[in-house]
Amino acid sequence: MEKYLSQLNEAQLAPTLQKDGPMIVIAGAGSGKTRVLTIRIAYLMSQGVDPFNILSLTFTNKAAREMKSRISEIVGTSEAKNLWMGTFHSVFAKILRIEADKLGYPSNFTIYDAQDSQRLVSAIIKEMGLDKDIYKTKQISSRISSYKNSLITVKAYFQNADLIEADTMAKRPRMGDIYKNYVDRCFKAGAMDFDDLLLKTNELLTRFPDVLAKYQNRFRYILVDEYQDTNHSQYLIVRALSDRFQNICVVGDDAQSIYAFRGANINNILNFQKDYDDVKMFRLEQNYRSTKNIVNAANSIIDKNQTKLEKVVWTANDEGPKIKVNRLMTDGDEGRFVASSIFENKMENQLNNSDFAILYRTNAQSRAMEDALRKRSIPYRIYGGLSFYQRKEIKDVLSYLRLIINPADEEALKRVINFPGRGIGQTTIDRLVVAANGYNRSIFDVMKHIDKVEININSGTKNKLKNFVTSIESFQVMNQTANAFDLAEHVTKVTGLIKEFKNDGTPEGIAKMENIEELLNGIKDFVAGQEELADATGSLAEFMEDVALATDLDADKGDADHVALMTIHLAKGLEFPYVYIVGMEEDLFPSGMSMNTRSELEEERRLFYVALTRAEKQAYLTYTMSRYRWGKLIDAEPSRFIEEIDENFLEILTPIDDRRFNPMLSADIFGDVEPNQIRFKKAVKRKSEEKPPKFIPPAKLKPIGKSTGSPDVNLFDGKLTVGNVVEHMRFGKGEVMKIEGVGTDTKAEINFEHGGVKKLLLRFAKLDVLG
DNA sequence: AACTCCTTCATTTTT
DNA sequence: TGAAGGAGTT
Repeated sequence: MEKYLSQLNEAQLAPTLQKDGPMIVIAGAGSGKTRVLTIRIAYLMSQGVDPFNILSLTFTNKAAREMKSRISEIVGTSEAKNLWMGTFHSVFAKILRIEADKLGYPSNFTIYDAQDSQRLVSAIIKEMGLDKDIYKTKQISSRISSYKNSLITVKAYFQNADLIEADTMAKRPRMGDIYKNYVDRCFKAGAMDFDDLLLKTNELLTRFPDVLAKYQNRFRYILVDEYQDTNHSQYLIVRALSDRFQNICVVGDDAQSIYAFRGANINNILNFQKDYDDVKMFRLEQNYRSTKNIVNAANSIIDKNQTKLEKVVWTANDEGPKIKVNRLMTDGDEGRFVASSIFENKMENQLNNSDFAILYRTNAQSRAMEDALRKRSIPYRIYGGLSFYQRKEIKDVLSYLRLIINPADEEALKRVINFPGRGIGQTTIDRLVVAANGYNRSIFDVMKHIDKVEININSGTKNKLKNFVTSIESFQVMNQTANAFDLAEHVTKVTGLIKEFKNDGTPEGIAKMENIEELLNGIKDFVAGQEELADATGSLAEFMEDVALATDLDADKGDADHVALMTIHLAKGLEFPYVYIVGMEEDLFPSGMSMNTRSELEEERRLFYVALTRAEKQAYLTYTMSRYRWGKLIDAEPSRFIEEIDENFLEILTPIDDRRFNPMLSADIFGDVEPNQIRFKKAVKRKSEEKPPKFIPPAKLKPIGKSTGSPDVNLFDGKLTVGNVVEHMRFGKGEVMKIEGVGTDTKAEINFEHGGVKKLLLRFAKLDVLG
């Protein structure tokens, strides 16, 4: 133990040795927080804390695995094995299986993934006969998700006049009914969605004091990593469980909170000290990862945010080269620049491909990068996108397996009842759903008793249904003795899934076959792994428990040397010697959809902070003059984030009049554009061509709200008054109702044609004043 | 029940 | 642009 403690600096040592009581560790980027967490857990154990009493919650499964294996190195595998370590979802799914009966759920409940939930929502909207253009599946589904994450149950919803009114105003008066149906259907199917895993845990801990006491007593020491990304539901669970012993240690960095868009609440970390008495606060401020230039540049960015905890991240590392900024003509040029820059760096410095990462704001940007890398024969790998488990063929196989465990699972059943085709059409399924709802039983139950049920289905089809039931039941019999692999292999053969893709013959079909084989191999590995454990048998149920929450079985399997391509969100927690942040343009980064409020913009800024702090030695920023988006070539302008970096840390690669990259090159042919004029020339930006400025004389169309020079100059100051008519790119025309605040914080309340009343920060709002 | 056309929709995403 | 899902056609 001494050996490990001596690896820590003073600031790291203090929280590591703080054994009892509530504590918060604000850990700057690259400050060694994982190391503190792991050594602290090992230290707790060395102080006599039973690993069985330690609960450690992480953001991803991968993080949990890595931490566990590091702790194993210190204290040994047999000890580390007893730690409760995992994501909120996986840990509480386990507990919910144990306590399921109290909530009326079977312990083998299915976990619906996002796709399952959305399909169910979509089916309910259809069954209720609602207009799908008003009740959009995605919106409804995310609304339900946010209710659940705020602990608004169906009952609570119907008691909340504000919510009901809000939905009614949004022309969706049936929202509550959809919510209710959705919850009922999930319950009937013995299914929980991702949000339920947290919501039901809260329900369990609130409704059953003895259960709460049991887990409070068990989890005497609780650690939460990435606390800045917890949502309200997770917050309440942590509070409840830590209430008795108050040995709660949360670790995070408010500057790296980037998941507010899906319910994470940055206030959880900002207010932690108010939640518990006598909170010890620690700060890890020394960065071991990056050069001075990168650390200081990142600091100068995050400085622009108002909402933050004070801390000063510093480093003893070398100064390092400046951050290189380059402007390119198009996204294609951007890709070529990045690819050749990687190539040159590799040659000059003898580097591996894996020393490089290309980070972008949106997945769509990967294509240009891929094309360029491929041309240069630089191996790369794209992270994110469709995960292995989300692929159609994999979900099909898993759906059969899910049905074996839980035949009530409606989404699984609907997926495979006619795949491979067995002559059961949509009409039949619709009738089954109606009957199931009528009898308040699962679809599978109805099919099982199809002869006793009143239903308009002809005898031929009834036989097909019976055959389907029989085959699932035969799998269930086999499940009592066979292990997961033998059963899964049997299922893929008997159902004809393998044959289906084999007969296909197309390259896609072959790829699907291979994926199924990969899944089967994965199951085989799982079974082999489980059989070594004393209390596990390698059964299908055990596998399915794992698989619902697994995402990265196919991650980093081949450790081949490649350049990493990913979104910035995915890059959180990773580090690379060389990092290229591409698409540094207004409307793209910061995203055009995240500029309406200060807090949205601040989240974008934190995202940029995360991106920059991934770099160890050298960071590149690139932006283009025009880029293809939604199939159209649109003008782009540099991101405000570039201007926000203290210029002392930047090296501008492209001189402003460099003709090779000059956007006005074609205009130059006419000989009437002087290069040095170009820098002042600002493209008039318009969303699309369908909306020509019909009524407005061109002279008035000067964009005046853009942060062209210093971002602190408020071009609106004093010029905009109540009663002005303005035009906004997205909201259309509007009238200024109110002006508040002064200087750079001036806000205007504007009543828009589209979108109603909005409060906009003038410093950022792109408004054209019409009169 | 399979096929094709058409509409829609495109931020970020782990669980 | 381009994928994916839905609706309509054979």
